[in-house]
Amino acid sequence: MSLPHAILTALLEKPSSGLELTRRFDRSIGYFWSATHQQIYRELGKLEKAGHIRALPTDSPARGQKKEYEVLAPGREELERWVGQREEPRALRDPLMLRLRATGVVGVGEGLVEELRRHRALHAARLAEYREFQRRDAARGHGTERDRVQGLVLQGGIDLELFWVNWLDKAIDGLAGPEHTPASQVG
Amino acid sequence: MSLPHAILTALLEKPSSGLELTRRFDRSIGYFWSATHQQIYRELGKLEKAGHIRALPTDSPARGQKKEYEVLAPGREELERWVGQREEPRALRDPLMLRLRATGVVGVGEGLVEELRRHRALHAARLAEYREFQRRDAARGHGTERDRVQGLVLQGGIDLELFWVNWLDKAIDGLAGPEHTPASQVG
DNA sequence: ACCCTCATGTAAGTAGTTACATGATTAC
DNA sequence: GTAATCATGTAACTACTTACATGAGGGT
Repeated sequence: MSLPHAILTALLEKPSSGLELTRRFDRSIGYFWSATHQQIYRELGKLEKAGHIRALPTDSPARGQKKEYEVLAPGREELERWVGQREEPRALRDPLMLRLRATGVVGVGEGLVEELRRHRALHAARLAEYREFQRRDAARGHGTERDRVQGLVLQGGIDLELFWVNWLDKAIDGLAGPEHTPASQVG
Repeated sequence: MSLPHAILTALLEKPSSGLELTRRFDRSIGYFWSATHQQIYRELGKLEKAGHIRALPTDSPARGQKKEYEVLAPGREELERWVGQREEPRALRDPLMLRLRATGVVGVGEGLVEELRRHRALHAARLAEYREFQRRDAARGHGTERDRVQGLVLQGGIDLELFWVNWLDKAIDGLAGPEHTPASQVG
């Protein structure tokens, strides 16, 4: 049950409308908790009904008009409760590793090696993007606790993409050329 | 839509009953594609109806009796098709990183740091387990392509757990003691 | 008038989780 | 006989995805 808490966090960082949240879920927050606009609008409705957030008063009509939300005290309390609570690490579900394992029984088609290369490129691109964020953040300085925490999260994203790039290199090397030369590690 | 393909892979590796599959999803396969017995039985029903697998003939009655399944040619073809197909990397959803980010707005409670340490221990335990698998596999030797592929998957698991352990060390260090000494890296 | 973008939503379907039901076999 | 374990399943619910609907405002 993390989506409502992701939204509460986003709204505490900055009160927003549904569409603005959607855009933010396509960038920063979405890098470790993705959500579509349909999920977001539905969840905003639930959170409002539960008294965790409210729509900022406006004189414009309902449909087709921007509606901004802010977090209320009970919403903040719920978020605090959730942050400190005990929760098991989520079980992994990765289709790419599954597909690799399947080649053990159906054989390695050229299709999969191509897929591994394509994924490698996607992860490398995201890694570069994150590093650009990091460079920009470092320039702005990082005094507050909020900056430090977001820095740790960003570092997590970077380390995770590094894992993917390096492991995919090993996998491509292991599949494409069993007469292998060891892949150089990206650091 | 990966669960049916995970099951097809498992059944090709070794024909099994629902409960046997469930156990295997608690070990090897489940390390990168988890599933409960309810999901597995439901999916076995669908796969049988689709003509992708069949129950091995038996004289025992239905309920409470073991029912073994094997993969049929159409099932194998479907798996081959799926392995080579293009599929985007799945969007990440990690509650722990989300909780860390939330501390940026609600502040760092002692609860979260404890959680990070707990998760760190869980990942370290799994890492040790994987390395034990690797040691055992190395002893048995790895001649076939199937062994090599499973070795790559296992290496993926190890690298991923290494990412978690090392990043969690950074995060714990960054939160608990901003007067930090740098964490030593596990390699 | 037409199209594009901004903006909010509804509906239907798939996937995954949690709780419960029930029969068969073995150990004591 | 009764408890534990093996084994298969149903039902209800929550979460997520995909496709579509609709209205407002601006540009040409």
